[in-house]
Amino acid sequence: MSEIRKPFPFAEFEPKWQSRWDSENTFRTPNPGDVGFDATKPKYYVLDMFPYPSGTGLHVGHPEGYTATDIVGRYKRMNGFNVLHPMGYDSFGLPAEQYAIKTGQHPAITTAANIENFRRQLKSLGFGYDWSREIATTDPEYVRWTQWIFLQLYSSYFCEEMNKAKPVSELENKGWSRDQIDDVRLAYVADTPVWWSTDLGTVLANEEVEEWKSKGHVVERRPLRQWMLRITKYAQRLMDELDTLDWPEGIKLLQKNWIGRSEGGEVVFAIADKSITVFTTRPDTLFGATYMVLAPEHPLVPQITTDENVARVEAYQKDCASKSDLDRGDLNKDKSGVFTGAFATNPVNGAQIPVWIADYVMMGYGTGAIMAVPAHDERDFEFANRFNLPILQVVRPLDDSDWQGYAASGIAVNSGFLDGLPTAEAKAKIIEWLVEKEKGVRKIQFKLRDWLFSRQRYWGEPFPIVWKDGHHYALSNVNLPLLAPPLENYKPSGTPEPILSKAREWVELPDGVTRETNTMPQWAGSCWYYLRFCDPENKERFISETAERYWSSDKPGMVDLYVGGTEHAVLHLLYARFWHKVLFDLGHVSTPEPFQKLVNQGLILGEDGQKMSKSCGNAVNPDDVISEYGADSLRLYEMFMGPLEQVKPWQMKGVEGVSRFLARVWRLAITEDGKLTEKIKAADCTDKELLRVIHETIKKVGEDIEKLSFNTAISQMMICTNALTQAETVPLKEFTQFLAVLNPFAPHITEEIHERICAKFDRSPGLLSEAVWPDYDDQALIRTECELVVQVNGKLRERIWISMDADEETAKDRAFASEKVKEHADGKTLRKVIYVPGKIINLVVS
RNA sequence: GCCGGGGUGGCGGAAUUGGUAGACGCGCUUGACUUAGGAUCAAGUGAGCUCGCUUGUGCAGGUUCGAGUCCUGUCCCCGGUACCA
Repeated sequence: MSEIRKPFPFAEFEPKWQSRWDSENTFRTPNPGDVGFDATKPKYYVLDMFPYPSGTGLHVGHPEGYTATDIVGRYKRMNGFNVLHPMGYDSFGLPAEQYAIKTGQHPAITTAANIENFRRQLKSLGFGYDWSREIATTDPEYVRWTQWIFLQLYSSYFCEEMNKAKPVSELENKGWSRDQIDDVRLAYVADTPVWWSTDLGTVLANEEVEEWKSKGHVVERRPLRQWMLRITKYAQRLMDELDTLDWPEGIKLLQKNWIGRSEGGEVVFAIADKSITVFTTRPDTLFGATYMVLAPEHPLVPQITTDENVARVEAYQKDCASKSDLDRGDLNKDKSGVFTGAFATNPVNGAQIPVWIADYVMMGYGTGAIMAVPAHDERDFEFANRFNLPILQVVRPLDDSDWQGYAASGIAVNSGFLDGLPTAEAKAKIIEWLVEKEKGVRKIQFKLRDWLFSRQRYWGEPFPIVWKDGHHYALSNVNLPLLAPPLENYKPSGTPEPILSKAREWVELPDGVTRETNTMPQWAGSCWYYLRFCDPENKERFISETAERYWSSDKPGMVDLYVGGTEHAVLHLLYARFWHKVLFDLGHVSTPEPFQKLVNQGLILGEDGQKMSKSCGNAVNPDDVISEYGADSLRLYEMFMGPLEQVKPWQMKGVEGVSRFLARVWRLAITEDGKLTEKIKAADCTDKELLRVIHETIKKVGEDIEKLSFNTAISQMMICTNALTQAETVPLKEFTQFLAVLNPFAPHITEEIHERICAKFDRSPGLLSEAVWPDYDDQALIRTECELVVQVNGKLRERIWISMDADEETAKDRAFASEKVKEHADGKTLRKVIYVPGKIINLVVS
């Protein structure tokens, strides 16, 4: 391969600066009590979503967010902040284990190798991380505290009165029994229908199901005994406290929808000697309930089904179970169902209404049963029409809409004592009535389910739990971390029996005590890593109180800026908030939220506008870009592509563009044979226009970084470079300021030029990365003259140079002096003059 | 269907208390330097034509001296989500 001449020798100086930052600990961040800690500095915590160290290494999406936070971190440092900007690895989890199975190597080995590769790649990008804080979720010392936090959940319950978690020891003191306490722990064991995947060999959380299905794995419903986390107790707080966060509205909404709060009521219907409760958001339509539907798997179904209907009901149930989620595709929306033969009594009017089962009612939501009001619910309406069930109007629309299937608010009709009431009032009144008659209650229903927390896999944190005589017990802290035993074969066995159960010696302890063999999901580690970064070496606590307080905000969220992809909207970001709130309730952290400001970087597409993937052949490897154009070019390009949050396609030509820009900056200072150009002069700058551009650049770049508007900041620096290129001389002082402004974006080249300049001009060669962000001079920004646009009747006719402080009269006279203006205005009457000094004068004539 | 985001040159994108549309970069054109140019420097580059004007920010209206920006209606694209009672 022929040697390509590089426009500037990045291959030489980039590694040089990287190792210098390393050896000098340039980006080490002191904690309170550390050498070099300065209590007068404000803190700033800027965090990336740490990567899962895959076998394929970084893709270009990683450097996008990482460069953005690096720029902000470096900028804040230069502005006098004590910046915490750490990096680590989310190294447990199913993909790591699958990769290990594929390569035939133990996941510990592949994970270590992958981490090493990620670290090399991250360092080659010149990120200013405090590498002394690097953590991996698989580190035994990290596992210790992940397990410790789990035990915090295990030994807590949710106190409804105080709306917060409290230690279960309080209940013990009150004399609660062992079983009673086990029923309220935030971490508990339950038999529930769960999502099980045979080929993955584990169960999955609701939130994860779609992702794995889309990768082609088969996931099915199955009742299993599992560890759950009682996140539902936090539903309301998780919802309400979103409002205190500076997050994209879209993400907040996604979480709100996932939590899915519905206000309504529960109504009890009698069926013969049994009763069944339904949840409804429209208790005001109770008079219109003409039938009832149970989920096919509802436990009451066998008890109420009449003999002559048993065969059909059972057939339907079977049908539903078999097609439960494979065939129940998106298109299959046709209503189906069968009559059970049973009748329920409508508590409000005693009406006998038929009880059906149908798969449009889900066992997993509400009570698994509904009262059907076909007149005012689209689904019930469709079902009633399909099976010729009565449709009774009980709401009069406010407009002239058809009442049939009208689901919005209106006025109650055909509803006895509710008649004439608007929906809101009718709801309140009927609930009052139901409560009085003990036939129902007001109820707030959430869509959010408790978090299925156990996995049957090998590559995860074991539960710090042992069993004896059917009871679970927490390991004491001295026994942490509890690490998984070495296993020869950790391939999925096809049964829900956890892999760890194969390690008999590890599982079976003396006196009939056995270990819990489930492991935690990958989310466990990522739920609290931002806390560990604050105090990663601590042996005594998961984070010291001093460090925790120091790195917390006076705002609700601890981390000042959190940047990452949108794919974690309802997974990691919800789970981490939940754990944080538990730790907050228990007094372990001092803020109610983990992440104050959240920004989602947009996906980078391939050059063809498609999602990057190996199979499409449109993937870009950062290593290749770095070896061809250098890390600074890659960083700069990713920031120049467009707004951080936007989806945008990769263009190799664009990398060349920013590389050319950096080459221009290089040539301002360095000649072809590596010497300093003669153009740089130490004398004061006399070129006012050049000064103005430079100070405008200092101002705009600073403002743009604060706004995370990196593309426009780079654009301004390009303008500045063009001005410097065209200038007679390059003023040393201002050029150094310019290098400081460019430094957070392109740290290597700016350090290199800076060092060479310092050598030539006998200046102290401190690191540019440790420079102070330059101040701009307001005076230098002032323009005395400007170009004024002259419009006649709103159309641009002329531009004139005029003093900034010219008054309207002067501007008007100057405008009318123009031939072009005369041409359009002569012979007409001037009706109005609109003058915006410095911008525009519009002459309205007719 | 619902929710969210977005439609601006050949391309990525600038510009919103309403005030020069297309900054900056890519690509393209021309010129200079050169043995050479996939380097560099300089100039140009929305479209149309009668070369000074007309037109131009998805589409159709409206408000205004003036609209990419505000209002009404409408179409399209992307992302999320889907029988949640």
